[in-house]
Amino acid sequence: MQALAQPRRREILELVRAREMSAGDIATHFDLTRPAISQHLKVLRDSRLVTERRDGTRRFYRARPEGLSDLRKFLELFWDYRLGMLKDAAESDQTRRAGRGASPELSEGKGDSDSDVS
Amino acid sequence: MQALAQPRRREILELVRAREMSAGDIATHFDLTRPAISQHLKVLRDSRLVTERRDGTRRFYRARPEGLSDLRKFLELFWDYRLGMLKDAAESDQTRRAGRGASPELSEGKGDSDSDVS
DNA sequence: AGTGTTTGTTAGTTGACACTTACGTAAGTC
DNA sequence: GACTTACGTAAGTGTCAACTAACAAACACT
Repeated sequence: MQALAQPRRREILELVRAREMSAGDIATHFDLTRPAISQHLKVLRDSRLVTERRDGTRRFYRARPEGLSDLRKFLELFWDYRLGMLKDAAESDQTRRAGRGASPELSEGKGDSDSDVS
Repeated sequence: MQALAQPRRREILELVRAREMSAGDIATHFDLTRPAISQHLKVLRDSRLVTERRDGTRRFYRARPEGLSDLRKFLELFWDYRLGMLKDAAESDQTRRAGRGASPELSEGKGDSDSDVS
């Protein structure tokens, strides 16, 4: 998660998403020095977000999207819950059938200014 | 994205995921001072990850999962692509039908030690 | 063996950010 | 209007991380 916070690392990840690239080729796509790229690659490697393949002196990297599973689960938890909320709000707010009391801890979210689900 | 990097903010988000809470109540769940929580809430608010509802002197916050849509799209792009990769690898690696050349930039990813899609 | 190439690693500096202390502001209460 | 409550904001400090520079390691080639 922390590894994805840095935009540079996301760019690197986008770069090696489709095709695997050597560390040097990756470095040429940025205005950074090679050591900086190496450090970013180390972070991505420790976070299990890229895989390394050594071939002689070169090392090729490729994205490993399975490493994002935790984050994906986190987001889906939010997503699913929010969808349930919207359904719930539509029931109780529009038809206003009284005395259901299914979710007492929610305080009648009356004025949600924006309700775009995009 | 940057807003989710900090674990504290994720905890706050988890806290106000189901039920809306006042800033003071949120602060009591942590060992931090109230101003620190206010700053975190400001970041979450600027990132459109929470909604604010004022009621007298109190301010209630609730998670707004729609704000995570961009990140969700980003992850799904990775996910879908990786699934295609696996299918591709299964085709070219097992049956080894020669001379296809559909993706020349991929150098025969021979040894993917772990291939769990979870 | 010796040199060049490609990469990773360490030391050190700078900038960003999380936190605390102190203060300001808005709403309710007497 | 004075006081309390609830919250945000401003200023200052410490810490972590990203970057550069210099060095080291592994391989290829003559």
